[in-house]
Amino acid sequence: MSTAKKILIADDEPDILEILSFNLTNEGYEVITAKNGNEALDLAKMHKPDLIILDVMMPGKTGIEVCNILRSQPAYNPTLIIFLTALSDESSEVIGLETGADDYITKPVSPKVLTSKVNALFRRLGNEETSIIKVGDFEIDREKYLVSFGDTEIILARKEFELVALLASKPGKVFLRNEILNRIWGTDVIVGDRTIDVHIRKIRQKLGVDCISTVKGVGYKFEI
Amino acid sequence: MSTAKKILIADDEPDILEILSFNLTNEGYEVITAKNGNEALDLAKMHKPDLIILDVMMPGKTGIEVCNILRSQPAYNPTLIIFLTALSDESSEVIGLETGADDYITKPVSPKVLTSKVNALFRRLGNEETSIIKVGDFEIDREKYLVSFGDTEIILARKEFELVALLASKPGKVFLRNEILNRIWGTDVIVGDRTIDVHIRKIRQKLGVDCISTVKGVGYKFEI
DNA sequence: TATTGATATGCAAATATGGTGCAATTTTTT
DNA sequence: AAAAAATTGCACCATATTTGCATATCAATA
Repeated sequence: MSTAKKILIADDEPDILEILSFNLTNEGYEVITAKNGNEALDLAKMHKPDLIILDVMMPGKTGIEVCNILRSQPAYNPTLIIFLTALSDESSEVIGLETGADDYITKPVSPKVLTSKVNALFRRLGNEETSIIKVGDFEIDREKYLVSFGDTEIILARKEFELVALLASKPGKVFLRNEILNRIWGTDVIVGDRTIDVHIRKIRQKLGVDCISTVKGVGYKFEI
Repeated sequence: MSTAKKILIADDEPDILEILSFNLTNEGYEVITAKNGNEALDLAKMHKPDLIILDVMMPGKTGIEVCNILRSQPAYNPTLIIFLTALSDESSEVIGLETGADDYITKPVSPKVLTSKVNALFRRLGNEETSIIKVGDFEIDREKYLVSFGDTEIILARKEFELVALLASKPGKVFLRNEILNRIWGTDVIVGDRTIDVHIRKIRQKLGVDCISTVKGVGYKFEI
């Protein structure tokens, strides 16, 4: 194994922090804890954790706010985020599209569910690090910056490639325009609303096959 | 469906064993019973159950001891553990969770609580369905922005989708018109009162099946 | 049964949204 | 430095979505 994965946990209840921390440490992870949203942001910046577990309800900044801030900085693009949510919120928007989180866990937290989800996420990440995404006849190689469809290789510009790679990383998932902007352009750069469309158009042209579908009023998704 | 989940129950009171066993078998689980801690350990070794329900107070080895023993063996890492405890005492709960149990149930056992906790644990352990709402034959996938009924996929516009997702998030619950307005349109946008009706109509048209019922003078609810 | 308040429906208008071609700008390559 | 490629922006268009309105229907109740 390489060096242990770092996990940052943010929750205002010390008990929760302790239990989660205990269990994850036991699993061999390196755990850092934060008592509120702002502290979480600071510690994230300092430690660059691989995974951040955010309580949704926290004084100061909520987990959702923290997530939005992080997700708007491309530096945290590879960082995994899990929400901790009270059972009563389970059906709420938290789980919906807006978040950009990778998973959520409902309180009260079961150690088994926790570790299994954490492990599963890292497992998935591990697969991604092989850097080749395969969807149907498509093959997207992140390292070589190469997209191929069947035998033919397709040459994409950088932004185009990143866009395809993002969409294809979760085939079927709808990526909100906002999410796309944040994750590819970041918040410091301001680009017009049409920019995404134009890139999408170029990609569609180059790929030839229609595999990116528009969900009007929502975003785009990659599917075959 | 895949093969039924195996559940091992350990309790020294035959009545409890029978009640739990009856209810869980009814739910479609395969149930094994043990009369004490040592027997539980043996049977666990033999059957490799997916979930073990342990009474805390047992002659010989207590549930906590059994849990500790199991948790110290990596082979039982993926096994879920639930405690049965007579005391609704805080400290024992904490002990339970820190021991590595995934939930606890207080006696006297309500079959409903039991089955719902068991189901919830198995459900939450699965990773795929985090954002999928299932009601009868309906499946609503927030992430993929997709509603399907049986095999047929139904394409909904944004507001339509959000409306269905909201209603279906708590089947049977009546959502007040006000509540719907707030949660889907927000408080800043003002739309006429008929707007909701019209959307509901569209949804009914598209879904084909009548699963949204009107509660006159109150609101709407989703049910099958 | 008539009344009334509330919801459904068909039609149409208003609006938002994404696609498209073209051009300007920036970045990279030669 | 020049050329090429990539990125971004703009204006216009087509269309899907959302909303409103007038009228029909319905359910409850007096």
